Amino acid sequence: MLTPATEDYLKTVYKLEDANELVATNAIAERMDVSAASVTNMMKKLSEMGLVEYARYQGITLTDAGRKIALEIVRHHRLLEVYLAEAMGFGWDQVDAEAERLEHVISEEFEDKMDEMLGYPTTDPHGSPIPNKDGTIARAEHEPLVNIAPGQSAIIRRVPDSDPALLRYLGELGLKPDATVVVLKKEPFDGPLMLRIGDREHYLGHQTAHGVLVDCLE
Amino acid sequence: MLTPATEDYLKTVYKLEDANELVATNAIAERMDVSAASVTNMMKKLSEMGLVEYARYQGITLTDAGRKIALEIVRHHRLLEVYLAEAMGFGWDQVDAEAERLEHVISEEFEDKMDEMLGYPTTDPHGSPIPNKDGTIARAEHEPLVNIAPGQSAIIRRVPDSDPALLRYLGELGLKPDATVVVLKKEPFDGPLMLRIGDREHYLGHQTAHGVLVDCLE
DNA sequence: ATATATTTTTAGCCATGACTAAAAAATAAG
DNA sequence: CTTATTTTTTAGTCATGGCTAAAAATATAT
Repeated sequence: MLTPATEDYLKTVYKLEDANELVATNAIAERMDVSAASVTNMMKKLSEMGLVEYARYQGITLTDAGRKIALEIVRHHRLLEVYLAEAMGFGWDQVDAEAERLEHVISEEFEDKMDEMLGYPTTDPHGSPIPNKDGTIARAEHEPLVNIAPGQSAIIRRVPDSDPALLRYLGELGLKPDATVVVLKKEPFDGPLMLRIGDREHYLGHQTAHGVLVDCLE
Repeated sequence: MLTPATEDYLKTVYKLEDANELVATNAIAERMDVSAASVTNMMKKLSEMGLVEYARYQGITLTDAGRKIALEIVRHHRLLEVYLAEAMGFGWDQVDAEAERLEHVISEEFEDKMDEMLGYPTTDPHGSPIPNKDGTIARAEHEPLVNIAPGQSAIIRRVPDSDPALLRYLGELGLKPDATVVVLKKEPFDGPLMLRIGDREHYLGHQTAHGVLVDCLE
């Protein structure tokens, strides 16, 4: 069995790879809020274990074995998020923090029970895809909301998942997966977007709109 | 926040105190399957933290602060057991192991949600009392089944909780909390007990019958 | 091309929580 | 009451996973 620390590093490497960022020591350190030295340390260990490809000063890549483990943890995390929200009534701003700790300790049986009870969900409450048991994951091609041209409509597919305050804000606006929004206006110089959500209009910051993924309608 | 290891030690001290055994270094070591030296080590630390009363070569006693923490963990554990059994369909032989890991990572909110969903249960699936949020616990006065005289009936109140194989066996016999049994015969020299449970008769080992707690009828 | 800045690694340290082996204290036996 | 046994503690070691500070490698500017 791997330690929670090990699992967390693998998960972070996976997320960076998934975001198409090159996986640098510093990037991992920042995301995990540890020192760069700690990262180097762990990468050596993971490399010896055959879970990452690592040569000093080059970037880091997951091996197939490493990716499989990372996806298992991500699966735990996202299934837990759905479970906490659907079966226990947690808010979508709370589920990430709770799942963060639980993901390392649940048994395979617990995982399967949740999956079954929830009807085999494919995304978590924020729209992130839930990896399959076999270590595969659906790669959805969504666009950042910020790319949608004024006048066009889009369906929200996925929102950033770990900032509770942001999630509460998005929730108030109705900016949740499956909601339809119309981009009314885009202020220049990376300014905010004016959106219609339902029958209300709101401004949404450029940065935030970049993190919200959508499918453009026609 | 305390580490899982610290919490586990406190829990073990609590359980030994609760069983009226004097809390010796070796007893803790045995229960936790660690070396006696590790126990001495931890007791020093807990003593400095004001969680146990400890003087070398004397026994160990929980302070009020230590007991409070221990009971909080026990509360987590037993609430989780009920939740896993009732809400998720785990067998009563599985819930102890799963709760053992989860008890250290759930939030107060998770605890409260379970409590509410379950209708504020007072005992776990094995009949052990669930401590209250304020750090108190109901002390029930049950008798070991082995003390019941032949011919008398009793209601099962509590069974040993951590041996899955034993629990499956007891389950097959129908020896669960609230079941009624009649003691038909007691073999001498700490021999087995002959019991009627429902319409079937079974022999139950002396040792096991000592761990099963009951209320004698009239 | 060389100087500067950034990134990464190395070296060395620390706390936690295990362990074994040996010493010390308490308990039991003769 | 002294000896033997058991229990507990001390001393010293190890792996994990953090850290800081300094060195080394890479990247960027002049």
